[in-house]
Amino acid sequence: MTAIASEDVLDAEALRRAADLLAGSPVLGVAVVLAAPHPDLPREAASDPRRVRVDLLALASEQHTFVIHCTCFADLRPLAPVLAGPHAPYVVFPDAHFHLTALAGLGLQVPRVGCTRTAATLLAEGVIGRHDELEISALARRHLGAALPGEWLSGQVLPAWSRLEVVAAAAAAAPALLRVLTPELRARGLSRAYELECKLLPAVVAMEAAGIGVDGPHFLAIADGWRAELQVTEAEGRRAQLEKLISTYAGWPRDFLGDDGRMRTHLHPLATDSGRFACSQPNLQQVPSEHTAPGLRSCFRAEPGNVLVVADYAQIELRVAAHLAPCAAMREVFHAGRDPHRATAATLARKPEAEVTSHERKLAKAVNFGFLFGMGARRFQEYAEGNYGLALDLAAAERAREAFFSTFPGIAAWHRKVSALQPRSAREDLTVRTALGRRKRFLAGKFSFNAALNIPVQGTAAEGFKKAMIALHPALAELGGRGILCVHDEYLAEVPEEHGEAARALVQRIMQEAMAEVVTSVPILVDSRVARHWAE
DNA sequence: ATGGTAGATAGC
DNA sequence: GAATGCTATCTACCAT
Repeated sequence: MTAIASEDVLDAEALRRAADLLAGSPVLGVAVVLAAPHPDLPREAASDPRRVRVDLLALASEQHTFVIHCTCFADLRPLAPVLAGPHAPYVVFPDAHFHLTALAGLGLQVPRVGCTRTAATLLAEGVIGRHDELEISALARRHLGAALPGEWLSGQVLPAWSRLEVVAAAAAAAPALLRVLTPELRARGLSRAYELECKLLPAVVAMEAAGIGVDGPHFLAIADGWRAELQVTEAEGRRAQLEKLISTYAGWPRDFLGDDGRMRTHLHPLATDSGRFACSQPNLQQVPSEHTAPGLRSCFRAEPGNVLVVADYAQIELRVAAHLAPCAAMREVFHAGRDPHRATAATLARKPEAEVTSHERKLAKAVNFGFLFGMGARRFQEYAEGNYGLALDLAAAERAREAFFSTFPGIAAWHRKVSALQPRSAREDLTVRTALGRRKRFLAGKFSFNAALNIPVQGTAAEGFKKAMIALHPALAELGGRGILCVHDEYLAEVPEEHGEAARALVQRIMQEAMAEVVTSVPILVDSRVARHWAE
C-alpha cells in the first residue's frame, strides 16, 4: 500500500506520479488532497481548498485505469484540462463520499489518505454495515474494471456529470457487477441483500430527480414567524427550540429549492449500519412534525393537477420484532387484529382490553416502544416524560416493564437470548443479521446489547420497505405517477389527480405485499391517504 | 483560522 | 445485571 503525499496540489505532475505508483504495483488506492488553491481550478474550489480532495483509486493497475473522486464541483468542466493528462482514461465522479480513516483501518499509516466510495462500490458497501465495508469494497474494486460498461473507460473525462447521473450509471453497471460478485457474496450470505440494493438504485435515482414541490413563500413566512416568536419569548426551552428550527430549517428554500419550485435531497440507501436510508442536503427525513412546527409540512405539496399519496406502515417495528423474536403472544395480537398498546395496557391495569382508558393506552404505547429494544426502567421514566408527558416514579416504571414482558414473553426470551451473547463478545467478534442476511458485526469488546436487538429489526423493516420501493417504481409510472420521498416507514408519491384513489390503493397493496415477503408470520398493515399536502 | 468532537435536538 | 436503536445538522468547545 502506497500513498502520494497528501498535501499535493493536483496537477499533471501529481497525476503522473500517481500513475507511476499504480502501474504494476500492489497499490490499491492513492489519495491526493489539495491544500492550496490551484490556478486551474474553479474559483469556488480555490476559495475553499479544504473541500477539494481528489482521490485516485486504482481499479486495475495493469490497465492504468483509475477513478477520480471530487467532492466539490457542481460543474466539472473546468477541471477537464487539469485531468486530461497522458494517463487517461479517467472517470470523474462528483460529490463522492470520503472515508479518510478507512485505509488507516487497514493498518496504513499515512495521514489523510482517502479510500473512496466509487459509484460501484457504493453498491457493495453498506450491505454489510460500515464496520466491515472494506472487505466487500475490495471485492467490488477487484472486479470493477471487468464490470463497468465500456464507455466508462473511454478515455474521456465525462463532462459535468451530476451526482444523479453518476448514481444512474452505477445502477446501469449493477447487473454486471452483481454477476461477477455473486459467488463471493453468496459465500458470505450477502447476495440477497446486495441484489436488493442493486435493484433499488434506479428507484432512488428517480426519486432524487423528481424532488418534491414546496411552497417557498409560505415556508419563509413560517420561518419569519419563528423569528418573531423568538423576539417575544422568554421561556428558555421554547427559545432553544425556535433557535434550532431557525438555524436548521429557515434556509432551506434559499439553499435547496430549485427554480422549478421543487426541493431535491440526497438519499443514501447504503449509508447506515441498519440498512435504513440516510438523507442529507437537506435531510427531508427530519422535516419538523406538525406538533413541532405547525404548518411546515403543509408547504410540501403536489403540483397543480396532481395529488400526493402518503402511506406508512402501522407499528412496523413491533410487527417485525414479533416475527423475528419470535413472540407468539404479539403475533396473536396482530393476527386477531387487536391493538398491541391496548393489550399491554390491559395487563398493566389488570382489566379487559375493552375497558382500557385513553390514558392507560397512552402509557402502554410508551411501554411497548420503550422496552422493546432493551430500555431500562430509569431511562423509561425520562422517555415517558419527554415524549408522552407522563410523570411516573421508578416503581411505576418497573411495574410497566414487568407488565410489558409478561404480556409478551417471547420478547423477554429474545432479550435473554441476545443477552447470552454478552460473555462471548469480550473476546470474539459477533455478527447479527437481518431477514435478508445483511449483517452488522460487533468487534470483540464492542458489543452492544441494545443495538443487537434493534439493528435486525430496523434493518428487516428497511428491507421490506426497499422491496416495496422497487415494485412501486414501475407500477406508479403506469399511472403517470412517481415516488418522491421515503421516510423509513413512510412513502410519498405524486400522481395525476384522476388516478389518486387508484394510486393510493396500489401503494398500500404493494407496500403490504412487499413487507409480507420478508416478514412472513405477522400481518402487515399500511395506512394511506390522498392529499394535496404532506401534513394531515 | 481550521479541524475534530460532544451534546442537544430534528426525524423515524 | 443493566442496557432503546438508527440518522443529520447545529452550536459550543478545544486543539492545532
